[in-house]
Amino acid sequence: MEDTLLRELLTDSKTLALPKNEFLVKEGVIDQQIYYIESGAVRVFLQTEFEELTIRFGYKDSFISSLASFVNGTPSEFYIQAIRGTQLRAISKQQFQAAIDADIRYLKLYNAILEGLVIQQLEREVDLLTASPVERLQRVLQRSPQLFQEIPSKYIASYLRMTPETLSRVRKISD
Amino acid sequence: MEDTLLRELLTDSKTLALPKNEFLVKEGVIDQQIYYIESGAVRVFLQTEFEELTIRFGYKDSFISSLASFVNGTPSEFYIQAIRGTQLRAISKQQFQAAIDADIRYLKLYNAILEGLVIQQLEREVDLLTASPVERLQRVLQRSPQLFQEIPSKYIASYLRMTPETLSRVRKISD
DNA sequence: CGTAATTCTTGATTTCAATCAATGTTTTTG
DNA sequence: CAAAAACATTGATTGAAATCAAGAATTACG
Repeated sequence: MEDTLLRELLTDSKTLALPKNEFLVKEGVIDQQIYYIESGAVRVFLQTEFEELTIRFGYKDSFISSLASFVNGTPSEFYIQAIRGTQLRAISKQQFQAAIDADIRYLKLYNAILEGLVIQQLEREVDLLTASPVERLQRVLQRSPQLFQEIPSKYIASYLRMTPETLSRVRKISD
Repeated sequence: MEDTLLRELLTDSKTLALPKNEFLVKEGVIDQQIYYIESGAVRVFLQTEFEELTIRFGYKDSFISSLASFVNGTPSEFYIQAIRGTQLRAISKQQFQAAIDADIRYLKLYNAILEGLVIQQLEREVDLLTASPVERLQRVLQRSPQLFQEIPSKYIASYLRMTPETLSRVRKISD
């Protein structure tokens, strides 16, 4: 049900090709679009004075967006960058809003997506609170066993708030 | 607009009084209610083998819930405990669902609440990724300056993934 | 392809927060 | 209100992950 509804929206959306390392969204830009990843992978990160904080990865067949910018129309805090060559489809907020206004099922779908997101983020929160690097890795791998097939270690390390060196050492402990 | 709509739901909800340290929700229990805090404060935490992880605080005039349990009807991973004597109002999922079915404005309200939650959690995620304890504290204080008036330090420390000793030391650095 | 660049691993050292410990302070409750 | 309990602070020490550094492996690309 969710699927067909979404596919309808996607039919008339335009495609986008991002070469590796290109930015889909940059800090400071207002971007009111949601992207569906047809192939490739992206990362969402924040640039602080001292470090890059990796917030999320976007995989094939999933949606990604600079959410606060999408929802509130505020400038994005985040960068979204292609980890490798990536094909995307963009749905604009206007499109989305029109669909929601026209058909209550879209509103309910959006609801379900938001619920799922909140619960995902709760999992992520527990991960990040976990003191031991070994356990942080194990928890994430349990939910995303294919992580290392999709994403270079250095980004995973940042996602798990540890250095690449620590991640490298921790991987052999928990194997 | 949000307010009046919510208040309608709250009128026929039953009140609950929790003495200090009592549990509103315990791990393993299915709890499909959302609570509005009329007075007092609560904390949401997870008990792991080694540590308590503090997920969230609930203050006066805000809503709290074991959200995954509410949404999915799964057993709660979390405890919700009164930090001091607390007065609550409970809204059941059935009530909420009925309101949503009866009036689309409730659906939109639920949407707005979920959007807000997701964005809050993104902020929280950045906090938790921040390496320096000093900065973690500063970031949280910027958003919740009244934190130490409401919540005992030991819970704040756990919320910020540091020990009470570290929090105590860090507070005098950043003043 | 082969060379350069990037990323990953491994080891040595340092650093910063955790732990341990003792004392002071606030809160609870009989 | 007094005693006990819980909590917060402060100092000394330890320990685990960060940093620094070098080499190995993988990937990019001319």
